[in-house]
Amino acid sequence: MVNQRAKDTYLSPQARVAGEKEEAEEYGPTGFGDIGKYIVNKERKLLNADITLRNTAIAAAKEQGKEVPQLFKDCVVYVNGYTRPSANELRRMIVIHGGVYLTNLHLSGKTGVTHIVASNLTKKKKLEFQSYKVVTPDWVVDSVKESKVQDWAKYRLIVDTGNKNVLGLFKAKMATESFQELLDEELGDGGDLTQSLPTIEEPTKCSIIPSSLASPAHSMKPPVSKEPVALFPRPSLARKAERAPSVESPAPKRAKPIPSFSSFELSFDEEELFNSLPRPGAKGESESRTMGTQETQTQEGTDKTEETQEETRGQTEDEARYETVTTADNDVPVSSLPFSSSILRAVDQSIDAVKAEDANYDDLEFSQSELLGVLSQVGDGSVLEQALETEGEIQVGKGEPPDQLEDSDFDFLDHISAEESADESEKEDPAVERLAKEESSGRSVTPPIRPEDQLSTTPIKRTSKLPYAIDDPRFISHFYEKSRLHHLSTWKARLQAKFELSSKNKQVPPPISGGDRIIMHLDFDSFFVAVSTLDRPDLTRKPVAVGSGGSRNADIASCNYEARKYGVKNGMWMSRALKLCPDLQTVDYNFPKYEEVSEAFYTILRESQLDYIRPVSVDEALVDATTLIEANATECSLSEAAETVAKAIATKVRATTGCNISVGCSRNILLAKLALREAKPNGVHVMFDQKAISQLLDKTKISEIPGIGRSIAGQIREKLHVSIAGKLARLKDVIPNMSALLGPKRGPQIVDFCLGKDDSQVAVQDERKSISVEISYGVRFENKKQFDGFVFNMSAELASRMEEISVEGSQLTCKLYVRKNEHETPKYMGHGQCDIYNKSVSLGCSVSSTSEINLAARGQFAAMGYDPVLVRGVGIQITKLTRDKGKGKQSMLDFNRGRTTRPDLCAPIMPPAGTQFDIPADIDPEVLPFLPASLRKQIETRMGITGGSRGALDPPKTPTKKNQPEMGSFFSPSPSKSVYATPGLSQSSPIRAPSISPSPRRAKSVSPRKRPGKPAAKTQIKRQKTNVRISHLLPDVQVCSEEMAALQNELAILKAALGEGTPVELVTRMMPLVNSQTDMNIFMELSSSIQQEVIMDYRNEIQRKIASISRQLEDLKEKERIERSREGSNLRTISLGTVTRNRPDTQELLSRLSQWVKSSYDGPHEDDVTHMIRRLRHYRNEGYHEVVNASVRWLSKLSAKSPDWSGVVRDIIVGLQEG
DNA sequence: ATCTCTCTTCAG
DNA sequence: CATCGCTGAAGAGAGAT
Ligand SMILES: Nc1ccn([C@H]2C[C@H](O)[C@@H](COP(=O)(O)OP(=O)(O)OP(=O)(O)O)O2)c(=O)n1
Repeated sequence: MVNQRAKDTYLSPQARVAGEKEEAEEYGPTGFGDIGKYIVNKERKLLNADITLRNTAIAAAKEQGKEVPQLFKDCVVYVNGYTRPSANELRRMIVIHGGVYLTNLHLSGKTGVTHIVASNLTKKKKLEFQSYKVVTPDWVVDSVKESKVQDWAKYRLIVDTGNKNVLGLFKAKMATESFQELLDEELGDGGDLTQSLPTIEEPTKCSIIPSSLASPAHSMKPPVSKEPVALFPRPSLARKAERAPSVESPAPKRAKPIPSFSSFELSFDEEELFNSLPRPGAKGESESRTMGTQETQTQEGTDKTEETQEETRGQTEDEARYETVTTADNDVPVSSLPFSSSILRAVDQSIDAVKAEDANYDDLEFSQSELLGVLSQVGDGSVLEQALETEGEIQVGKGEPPDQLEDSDFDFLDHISAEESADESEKEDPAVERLAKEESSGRSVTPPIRPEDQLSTTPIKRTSKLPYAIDDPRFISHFYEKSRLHHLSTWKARLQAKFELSSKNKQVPPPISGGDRIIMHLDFDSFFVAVSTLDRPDLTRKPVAVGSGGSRNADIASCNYEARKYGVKNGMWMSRALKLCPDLQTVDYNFPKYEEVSEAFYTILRESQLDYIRPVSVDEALVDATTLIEANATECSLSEAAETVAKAIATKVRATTGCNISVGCSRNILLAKLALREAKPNGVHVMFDQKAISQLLDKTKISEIPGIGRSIAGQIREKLHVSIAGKLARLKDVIPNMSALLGPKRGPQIVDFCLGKDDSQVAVQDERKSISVEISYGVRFENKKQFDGFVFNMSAELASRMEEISVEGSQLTCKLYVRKNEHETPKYMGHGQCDIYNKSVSLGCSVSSTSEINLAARGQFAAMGYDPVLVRGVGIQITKLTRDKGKGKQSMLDFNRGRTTRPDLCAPIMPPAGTQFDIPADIDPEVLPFLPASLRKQIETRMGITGGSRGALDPPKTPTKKNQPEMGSFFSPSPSKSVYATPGLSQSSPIRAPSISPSPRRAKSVSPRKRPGKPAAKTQIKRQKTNVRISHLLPDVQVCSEEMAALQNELAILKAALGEGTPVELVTRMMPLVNSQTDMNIFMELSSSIQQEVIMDYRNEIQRKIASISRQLEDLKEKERIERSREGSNLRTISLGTVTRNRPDTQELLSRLSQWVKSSYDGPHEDDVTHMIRRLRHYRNEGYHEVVNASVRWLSKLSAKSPDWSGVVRDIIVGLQEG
């Protein structure tokens, strides 16, 4: 603490106000020296340019008898991130008015900086900049406008560091205690409080709450108020207990103390600060920005009534907050509230406005002509001022059409009035009706007790306006159905899984050395528009965009090239686009059709004899066409052949789909992508020539290099002062340590890219590493209950997706979008400006079920401790994935493993659908995630309670085996042969009758694919160590067929469960299928309408599963098709240059056998043995007996050394005999 | 040195 | 009516081992 104070003093502005400029110049070179002369020179040049600019401006002004006030002559300013006005505009203003503009904070050493300008900072940056004067761009703009340097404190950006959870805790108290009690407590022990901080670390604090205390008391005793309660309401006792020790030891326990704003402020703004004190003394200090806030407010001159009202509240809160800030202990500053002022509102608005206007962010070039333009304007000061004024207006959001602002404010008002008349209006809406029902006990007409309360509740949009309540499972499906980004992501993931085909990649790794491959990048021209207008010939040649209903604030997903002429871009808001192009026509999404077209596209690719295909997106693929193009180049040049091939594919796609694609072709992926840019629209661009490549790179902006977006391009411009790829490439030798500047991997990679070098391969090797769900649209919670319900539904969604691809995972990350300011975005139900928080936990074992995920997620979210009312988005991600079945596509699953790693937590903890009613939990679910080590134990304890039915499942063989007579063809030889002989005849797989379904719980989709015990007792762990699988070497279709049969079986069971019956029958039948456990006694107690709801939820869940399984089946069929074509191409590839097309290459085969044995030192995967048997049978049936014999002999020789392989050869021989 | 965790960025 | 702002990969950087 002492050190920190010392540092503050050292850094305090007064210490350096005099002559910072010199200081900066003095320190500058020292800093620059580290990174090479180039940068030093560049920096110097820029500094000189600045000085020249200033002098010119002054001279020009003088000529007209005017003067440019040197407002910033004592300022060294650094602009961070994206601002409005842009960094360049700010730079001009600062420089012309006497300031020093720093291009690089790091290099010049932060000590030289007097001000940092930013519109928005990430949490990390906030921390980093905490002891500097961080102001909004308005500070510069207003200073210039007023011809007087404005007080920075009024423009301070960092005011609250995201203490939303504090609010949450506070509100929790509000929910359980009377205002008077609360007030007493606040005022009563305020004096005990010592210095504290606004928060960043607050979230974790919640985790130290003893779980017994943390357990939400209100779940039993509903809050008296219907006002939102915290995720983790904290009984006052707990807080008092925690606070007590701090009376003794006031020192913060934080490892790294951070200066509070208040102390910082006191050191240089005392006067102003004290002027604004509502009352003297340690507790009464109000922050000076309150004043500034009001000034700004007046300046804005908008929305007087509402904002003033809110402002008043804000002031009160600031006051309250200040109390705790100056005098707080290290406990949560209870009365802290998020900063509320029109400054922040303005920033918020301006950022939304920027987003609306600036969906695409072109490089901000430091253009000489622009500079000159301004210079000439500066001559006439008024021109400059006018310009600035306009900018200023845009900043506070007036640049937007007035109706937008009105709209958002109207919503705000609407909320208030709706609140009053809530009762009758809610009745009309079924969703609300249900809500009302749920909450009837916990709700009273209690109005907000204290103004603060209103603040956080103000702009809640009532969920009644959406078709489904937030905690209704249909909310999620409805959203995903309409979300383009969800569709894009899902399509991509599916395509990648389909083409992942690790078998092929490992079999024939493409030559890595670049230069000898030929890569094509194919992409539909404005895909969504093209497809959506297929049946709209009237729209050809007109500017068209696809967006949701053409609504004002809808995103444009795609616009055609006609529209792009007007500057319309993908991702832009409709309103902005319409301003640019009033004639813009809008069409709706047509997701099914996109899928269709995409399928046709990929079918063509698959039939095109390409070496590798990497799906980039639904409408975009990278292909390695080396073989094909080389084969076509016998009578022409390679590039002519490439063009022919590309055009052939393009023509075929056009003929099949009616849509245009463009193709870029070059020697690596990067260049193919760049060529594609050249090719668009509707063209082919082949680029083999080195000269052409260099030329292209010399005109390619760095921000156009794939993987380099706004941020990194900005860093490069800031640090290296280049924005052209070719130029950066030439800096390679001048600046040796790109790694230090741009990151250990990025640095070299960017340089390579700028040189046109790229060694990456087209083939997709990696299995996915994570799976997640996330929604940040329409997310509004009124209380914790809704939040929990939503989290449960999200968990279910995630579990279902995991099930679909058969993965489990052992790490879980929760993500929250938390509203930043009180201003809501004009985008309907949008999340607006948010802070994003992640928290992850290692679970200690793999999980995949809804209940497991929900349990862990709830724990994490609880630990994050935010007020549900402020939450604008929720995400759950699972990482550290393990494949459920062997290596992803194998059907094999050790039965035991299924039980030990996936204890089915079951539902007693959970309400069936998370919404209707609470079944009392018998353990505190929040405790578990904090105790990963004991997780399993707890779970097993629980299993004891519910384990009756489970016990029956334990014997791995009898019940399951009966149901899966075909499983384990390795052991029962007959069926496999036929399947192999007619691979992929999915219809031939028998559909088993649902009547012989195994025990209900096992009817979960994963289970039927599990296989009963096996003779060789390989443990699951051991098997995982077997890192090279023969399936990678020898593709097989058999497994898919088994899987398919299992899926079809399951489908039948699910469909059967949907039949008619009494409620009790229905629930009994469906319950096990939806992985839920409702106590039938409880169920029968429920009113029939609630019973119906439960049944509805179950039905929905089952329908969802049916859909999911149907899709899996489709995928499997598809995958089989691909596998088969691959198999064919493998044979062809292998035999190339060796023997004949059909005859296996013995040498090759034997070497693979060696590889197999060597890599699987602890024994083969039994699937692989099966594959091998099938393969050898195949060879034998084809008449290549000697190959078979050689293989078996070779194998037996190889396996002689390895005990784990001892039985394998015998098994193979037996298998061969049986076949 | 290497791993883990969190945060950030990018793409379509 | 608004509107449907997802998702997975990769990297940086800090801290633990
Ligand atoms: N911000 C974005 C970007 C893209 N897409 C969707 C719509 C696009 O049609 C599709 C493909 O994106 P592309 O980047 O390939 O852009 P287009 O296909 O629209 O145009 P083009 O490829 O011709 O540049 O993805 C989207 O919904 N939102």
